[in-house]
Amino acid sequence: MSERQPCSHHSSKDSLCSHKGCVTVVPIFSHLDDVQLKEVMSVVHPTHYQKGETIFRAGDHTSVMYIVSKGSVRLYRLGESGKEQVVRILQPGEFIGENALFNEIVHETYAETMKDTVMCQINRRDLQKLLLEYPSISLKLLKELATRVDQSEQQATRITTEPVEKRLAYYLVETLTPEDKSNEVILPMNKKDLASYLGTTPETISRKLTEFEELALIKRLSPKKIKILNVDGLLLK
Amino acid sequence: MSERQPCSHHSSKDSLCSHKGCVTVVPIFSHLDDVQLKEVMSVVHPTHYQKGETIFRAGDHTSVMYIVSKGSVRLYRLGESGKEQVVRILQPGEFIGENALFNEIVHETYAETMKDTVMCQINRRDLQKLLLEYPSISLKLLKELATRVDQSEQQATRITTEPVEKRLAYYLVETLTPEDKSNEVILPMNKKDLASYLGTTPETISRKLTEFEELALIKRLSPKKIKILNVDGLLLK
DNA sequence: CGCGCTCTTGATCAGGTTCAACATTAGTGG
DNA sequence: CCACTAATGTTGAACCTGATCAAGAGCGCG
Repeated sequence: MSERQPCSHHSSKDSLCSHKGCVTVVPIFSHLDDVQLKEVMSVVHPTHYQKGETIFRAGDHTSVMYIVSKGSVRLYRLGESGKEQVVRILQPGEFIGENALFNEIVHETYAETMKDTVMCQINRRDLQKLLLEYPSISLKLLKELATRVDQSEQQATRITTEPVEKRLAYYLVETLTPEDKSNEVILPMNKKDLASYLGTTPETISRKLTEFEELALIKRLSPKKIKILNVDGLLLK
Repeated sequence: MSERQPCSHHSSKDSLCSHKGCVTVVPIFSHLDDVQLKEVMSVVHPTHYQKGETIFRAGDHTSVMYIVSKGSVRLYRLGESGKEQVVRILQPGEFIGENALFNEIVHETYAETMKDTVMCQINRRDLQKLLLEYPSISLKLLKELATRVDQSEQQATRITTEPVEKRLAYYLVETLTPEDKSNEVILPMNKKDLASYLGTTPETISRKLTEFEELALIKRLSPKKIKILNVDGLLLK
């Protein structure tokens, strides 16, 4: 385990600023007033990580919740046979570590930064105190977890009921940012991880994308950038 | 939607009894004292369902949390192509409906009783009031949801990283009730549903079980009852 | 400019699905 | 309690999606 020291928010203007940013981007705290926010900030510790660092790994027993403030984090598991499975990619505002926090168990997942990343940490005691003091935060957390259960179950359902082609097509459409009129998808991960997330292999992803391109459904602009030419056509796949 | 009327707990000794049973079997309420329990019971409505009834279906917008008091419930989804996927089987003490409750969305899952079943219902308003009044209930709920996220992610990981044989072997071992020295597994569902849950087909399940039997790892006692002869051997599969 | 690494494409192979026939079990009414 | 029917489970054989292995192309980075 790497020894990370939280960049104290008392020592520099910069980290104080990022600290406030860290807290305010988070949906679960967004409804709090200034006084409450200040209290939250007093128990939250922002920490910098470089690209590729491991935050925690299966077997760890760290009881900390991590909230991504800046950057992105790859969350993955290892199957019993050692094969890697990407569970999801965390963007700013999302959190992890809650299971170890509420259940006093060891982690079953691995978390690793994909870029230089700032994460805010809250330890078990502090969070529990916050939750008992401000029950509305619990409601936000419940909402978030309920969503995540649903998403995870949907992902499992797709993997078992739909062929790769469809899973990929749906993924592309859902990753499309709705406000962007250019219909371009920026993949948040490389093909290897995308393949793992979708429950397939990089080779198959590549082949299916080629197929889509031949059907004029998409156009590859660069490895991570894809323009969708025909949304409806993709969804019919 | 079927019109279910809650069997009022004011009208009969029997339902009052089952009502109390309903509430007390539930882990999320188990830590409350008698006064608090009474308050919970005043907003919880036990309802009887016959075998095979649909509790809710994808598209419903009922904002109610259901807690299984007696019986069992099959929770499933339909893939985009209509194929059915069993998400899990609910036993007494477990609950569903929380996503619709916290997120004001329509259900994406189907819930259907597998036997005559009693479920307790709490509506959104009452639950939120309870959670704000007794934050400790939120912590219990969070714990439960965090566990469920983990389980669902593990299930997804297994389906993508392990072959059917292993998934089935693990399932059998994990379904084994530890206190039972006879090493007998009672399957809580039929082969079709088990196949769906494990992401495969009834035919494959059947074949693999035959294989296990030929290797003297298990013995089929009846369609739903399997004796495990060699736990370690199964886990090595 | 050259060494990684990721990505793409081709050829082969296998795990698991599908379709079909048969066996068994469970449920129902006489 | 048995007979009958429907549903569930089992087994066999053909087929197919997608994985694996291998080689080459493109790209980013020092």
